[in-house]
Amino acid sequence: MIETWIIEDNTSYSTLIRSAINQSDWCTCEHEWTTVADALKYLSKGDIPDVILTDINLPGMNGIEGIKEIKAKIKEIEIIVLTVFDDNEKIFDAICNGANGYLLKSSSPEEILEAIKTVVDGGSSINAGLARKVFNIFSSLKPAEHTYGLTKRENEILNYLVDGKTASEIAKVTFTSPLTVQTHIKNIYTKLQVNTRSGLVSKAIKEGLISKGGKKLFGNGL
Amino acid sequence: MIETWIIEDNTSYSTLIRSAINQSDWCTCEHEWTTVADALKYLSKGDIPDVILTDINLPGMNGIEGIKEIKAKIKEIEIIVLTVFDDNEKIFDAICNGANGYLLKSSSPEEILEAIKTVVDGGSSINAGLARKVFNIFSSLKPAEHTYGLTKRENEILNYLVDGKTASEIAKVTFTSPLTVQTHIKNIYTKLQVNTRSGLVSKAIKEGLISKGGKKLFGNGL
DNA sequence: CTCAAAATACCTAAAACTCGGTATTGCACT
DNA sequence: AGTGCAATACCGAGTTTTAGGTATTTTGAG
Repeated sequence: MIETWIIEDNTSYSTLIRSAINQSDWCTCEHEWTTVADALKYLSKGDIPDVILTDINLPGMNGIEGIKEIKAKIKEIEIIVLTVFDDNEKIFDAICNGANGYLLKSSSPEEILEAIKTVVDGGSSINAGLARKVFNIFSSLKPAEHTYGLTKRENEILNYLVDGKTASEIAKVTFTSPLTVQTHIKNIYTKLQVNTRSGLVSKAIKEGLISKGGKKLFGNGL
Repeated sequence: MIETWIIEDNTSYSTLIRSAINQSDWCTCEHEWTTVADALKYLSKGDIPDVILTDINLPGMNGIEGIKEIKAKIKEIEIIVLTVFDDNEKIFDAICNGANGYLLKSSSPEEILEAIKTVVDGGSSINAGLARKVFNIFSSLKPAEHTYGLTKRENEILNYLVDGKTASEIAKVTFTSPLTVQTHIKNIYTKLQVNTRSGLVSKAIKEGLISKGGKKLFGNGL
C-alpha cells in the first residue's frame, strides 16, 4: 500500500485529490498539510510516506524550498509537484531541488494516480507539454559554440588560465618561455575582447570555451 | 498526414518501424536513410518531413551531430532519438542539441507512434525511466550551496570581480577606497582558498557563488 | 549596553599582469 | 617560391595583484 501526503493550502482542492487517492485500492492519503513546516514536524516524528504531493505557492516556506528540506531529511520520499505554475523557472527550480514529478493542477485524478505509480516505480512523471519545456531549458543551457578563432595552443593555455595558473606556471607545464605564454594570452585577450584575467576566465566559462578531453562542458563540470 | 523519415543503419529494424508507421492511417514513412548525410542531401532538395526518427550510433556522422545539423537547416522538424543507449551523457547531449523526444529501441510500435503524435502536438516524448534520468541530470547541475562564510560585502565584491573589474573599479562603484576592496579580496581569497584572481573567478562560477538578484545562477546565466 | 563580527582604511615589497611593440622559425597551401 | 598563419621569444613602462601586516569605525545580536 502506497502512503501519500498532500501539502496544499487550498483545502477544498486537497480534499478532492485526497478522496480520489483513497478511492484507489493500492494507494492511501492519511495526511494533508497546509504548510511545509507542518509536514516537516510530522516527518520528524517518524511517520514517513512514500510520496508527497506538494503545491508551490504555500504560506510560509514555499514548495520549492520545501522539496529541498524534505529531501534533506529523507531523500527516499518521492516528491511530486502539483501546481498551476508552468513557467520555466518554477519547473527548473523544482527539478533542481529534487522533485520527482511535476504535474499541473489541471491534471485529472487518473493522471495524478498514474504519476504516483510512476514515481514509486522509479520513474519521473511529467506530461508531454512540460517535458517540452524541460527539453528547451536543457538546450538553452548549451552555450553557443563561439570559438573566437582560438588556435590549439591558445585553447590549451586558456584552459590553464581557467585553472588559476599564472603565466610562468603555464610556461613550465608547456615547456615554453613565460614570455611566449604572455604573448599567447595577449592574443587571446584580443580575440575574446577582454582586458583582465578575471574577465577572460569569466567569459571562457560562461561561453563554454573550456574543453575537457575535447568535450565542451558547463560551468559545473558536466 | 504526418510525414516521417527514419535514419537507422540497421535496415531490418528500420523496415520494421517503417511498416508499423505505414500501418497507421495518420502517419507515413516514405524515406529511410542509413546515414545523416543521405538525409541532409535529400533535405536540401526541398522534401521536408514533419518528424525524423534517428539512431545515435550511425556510420559517418553520429545521430547527436545529426540532430544539430538537421535543426540548423530546418528547425521546425521534430526529431525523436531512437536508440539503445540510455546513459546520461547521450541523453544530455541529444536534448541539448535539440532532440524533441528520446525513445529506447525496446519501445513498442504503439509507443513510437504515440511519441510521433506527441511531438507534432508540441510536446516532448520521453518515458518515465528516462525522465528520471533527465531529472537527475538537472539536479546534479545545481551546484552544492557552499557559501564559504562570505559576508554580504564580500559577496558583492566577488560579483564585480567575476565581471572582470579591477579593485579600483570596484572601489569606484562601491564608494570605498581601493585599499578596502583589496582587503575584502584578500579575505575572500582566504575563505575560498585560492591565490589568483582567475582561480577565484573560476571557483566562484563553477560553484555557483554568483548571485543575480538574490538568485543563484549557472555558468551560462540561467 | 556590550561584545564580536564586519567593514573600513592604510603600509610595503615582491610578483604578476597589461599593452605597445618587434622578430624568428616552421609548416601548410598554392 | 611565395604567402599566411601559428608558435615561439623578447623589451619596456606602467598598472594591478598578492601577501604580509596593523588599526579604526560600524553594525548586529544577545
